[in-house]
Amino acid sequence: MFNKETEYALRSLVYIQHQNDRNIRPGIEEIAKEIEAPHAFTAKILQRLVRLGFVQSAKGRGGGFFFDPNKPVVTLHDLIQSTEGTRTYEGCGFGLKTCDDAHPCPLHFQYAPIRAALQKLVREESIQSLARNPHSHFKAATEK
Amino acid sequence: MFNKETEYALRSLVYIQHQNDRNIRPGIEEIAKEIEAPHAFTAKILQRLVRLGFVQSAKGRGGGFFFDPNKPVVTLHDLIQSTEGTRTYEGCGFGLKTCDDAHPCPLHFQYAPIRAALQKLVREESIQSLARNPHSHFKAATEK
DNA sequence: TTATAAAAGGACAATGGGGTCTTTTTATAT
DNA sequence: ATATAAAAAGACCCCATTGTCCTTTTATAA
Ligand code: FES
Ligand code: FES
Repeated sequence: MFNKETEYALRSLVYIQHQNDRNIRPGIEEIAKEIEAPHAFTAKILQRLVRLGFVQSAKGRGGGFFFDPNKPVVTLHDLIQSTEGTRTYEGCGFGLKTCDDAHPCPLHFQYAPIRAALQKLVREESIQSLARNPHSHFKAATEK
Repeated sequence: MFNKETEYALRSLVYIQHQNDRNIRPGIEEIAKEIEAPHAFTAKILQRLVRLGFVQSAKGRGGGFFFDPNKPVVTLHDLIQSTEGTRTYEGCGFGLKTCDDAHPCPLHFQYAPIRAALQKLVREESIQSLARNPHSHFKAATEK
């Protein structure tokens, strides 16, 4: 569904929150290994996310990544907006400039409800809700 | 939702079928202009689709693109498979190698039904069904 | 106060997506 | 047969994505 950067960002942040909930602040090497992502690239991505304020980091011995519990949760929409953009779940499936019930493309009436469900998903779910989802084991092997 | 190549391919083919239904075999210049796509790139894409047998072409004076009515319809899934691949609507939204109710990622139970709806859409709709959709005007302006 | 562990930063590189342009081939109208 | 109209083919280009690697900064532990 999403591009590599978004996937790595998603998995990284969920892993960080998951570990934070166990009082651990994981470092880059640990994160990259656990989420099965290239560590240098993951470092680049997290560096950006820290700059954006989505997550915090501590340098030096005993450092690592962590969330400030006083900050609002990071929704998937927030994250995706900052990486690949929301084109995937906003805008016309046919590529038209405007999407409008009054000027529908041939896909409109079938596609619009699905797109709306996607939008609801990314706006309602957050790094925190995913990290605390009791019905999941995210430490599965990751794709090629 | 889809990448440029898929969008241009989609719009081109729907336009060709639409014109064919009016006994017209449009050429590249006309197609590219109507669907608001770069004509040289559109030519490349259609060239590939002809090689793949999705659509036919006639060279020389009075030539153009057309569908063989005796061939089976081209589903969106067929088309997408031949361009960007089906990663967008198949596979795990979190990027895991396998998607499985028994080993769900944190997105699985919310994402799987939406993905299933997308799969149904691309498998049931075809260039022909879209071209003959009475509730649409695809000749709207197209995105940036 | 010095060694060490960790993140930050920056330069570089491979690949694919998204395109342009020119030449070649093929068919048709005259 | 020849001029013309059209698609096919191939060389090339730019830039975003997806990375790697090396140096620098910062914090802590001993
Ligand atoms: S106009 Fe295309 S999805 Fe609405
Ligand atoms: S395991 Fe991720 S969507 Fe099914």
